[in-house]
Amino acid sequence: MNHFDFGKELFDRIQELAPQSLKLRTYQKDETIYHVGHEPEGLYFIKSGLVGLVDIAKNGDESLLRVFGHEHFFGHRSLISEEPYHATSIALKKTNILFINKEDLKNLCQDNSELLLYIAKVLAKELRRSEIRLKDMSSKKVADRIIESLIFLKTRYPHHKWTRREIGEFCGAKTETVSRTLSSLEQQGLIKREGRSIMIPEPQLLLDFIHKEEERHKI
Amino acid sequence: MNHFDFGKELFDRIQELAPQSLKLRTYQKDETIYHVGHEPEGLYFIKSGLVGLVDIAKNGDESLLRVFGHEHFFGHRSLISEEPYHATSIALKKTNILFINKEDLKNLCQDNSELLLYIAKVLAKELRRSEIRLKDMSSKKVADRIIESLIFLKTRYPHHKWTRREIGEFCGAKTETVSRTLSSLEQQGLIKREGRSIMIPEPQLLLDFIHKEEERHKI
DNA sequence: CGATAGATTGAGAGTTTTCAACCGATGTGG
DNA sequence: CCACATCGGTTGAAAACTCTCAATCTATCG
Repeated sequence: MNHFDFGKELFDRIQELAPQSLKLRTYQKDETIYHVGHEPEGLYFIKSGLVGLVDIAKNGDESLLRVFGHEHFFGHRSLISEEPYHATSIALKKTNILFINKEDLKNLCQDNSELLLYIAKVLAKELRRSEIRLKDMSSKKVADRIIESLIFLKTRYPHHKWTRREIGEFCGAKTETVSRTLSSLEQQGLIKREGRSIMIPEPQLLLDFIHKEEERHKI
Repeated sequence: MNHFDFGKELFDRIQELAPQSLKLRTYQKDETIYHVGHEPEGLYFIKSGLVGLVDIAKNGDESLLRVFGHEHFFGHRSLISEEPYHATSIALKKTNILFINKEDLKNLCQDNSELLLYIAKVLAKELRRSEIRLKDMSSKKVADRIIESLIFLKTRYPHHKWTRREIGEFCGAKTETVSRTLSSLEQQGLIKREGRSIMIPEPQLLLDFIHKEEERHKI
């Protein structure tokens, strides 16, 4: 939570080196940017908006694997590993994107080794986050996962109105479970709900609450 | 599952470029190689043996996040992201390792850009795998996760005698649940147990079984 | 051969989901 | 601007799943 996974520096540099290779694209809410299984074509940088990396399981359950916001880039994982996309990216709201072609990026990287290092760093941080979530899936109860996701999503992307569904897809919980948890948190005065939106008056209180929970569950 | 995440090519190259920077180390079974929270000191390459990347949750639950076998390297994630280790690496059996110092590796990478690309590729593949497991944690029932882990671990590391505990820690299940699932699979003739070791006579049958399960659970 | 760690099994408890019904906010077309 | 359709949210009760706890068993090793 300490620092956001960046992106700006990478695209500032690309802007500097090869501005002509950047193409502007606009996506509407719920529009698919790329599809699971397809071959990667390039790298995407978010000028404005919000993008979710989602995967739909065979049973129909959706998972929100990663979220990319203002000045983040995405599409890099499949590009580097030279595999088809393992998930689908969808605009969570109207989103403006700068796109750079795979070949153009490759050429740039060959002459500017700091670009690849930059991308590798982001990958490494994403792997860390993913594995921590993996651990949390087996060691934490839903309520705690929901609280942590809430804090994470609201802190990183405060301008998005996160739905119960999205929160659930992010932490492996059903919409109803998220709803119940939020009700309980409001009763305890830890959050405020106004219409559909959620406010966290004192994030530290919520974090303390999780830690108390963890004590309680410890052997 | 198609191809193993490599490592050999990277260390062959390092061997070629700077053999004097490689140090041989030996770890006994259950010995800690590096500790969560510590600063990374270098990169590890497995000459022989098996290493698990594990994290212990506050409630005491252990997770087996990744497994590294013959000719794999590890310790790269924290090295690239320049963060403290997010988990602990432990020898799952007696293991011989080639170690290269952080600074030596950095110098090599600066002059040989293919090394970093190689590491980045592995990171990208590991992220893919981690996110697929993340999705499976919310969409699949334990039994299916256990079967998939069994196939994965036995296919990649056939020479290790995987315990119920290790399988459980890999897929988020309790030892007893793994045991029950294995009993049921044996009754159905899908696996063979001999003493503590598990054999999969016909892996395809097991995979088909999962897919049938998934059909059954579909909406 | 005894000690110990790992494995198995059953019964009961706890957690989360499922299903169903209902509520409330938001936005659109008449 | 209202009526209404729609989407998201809430709540309860029951079902399903997985874990916990406890007892027992059995490989394996010194």
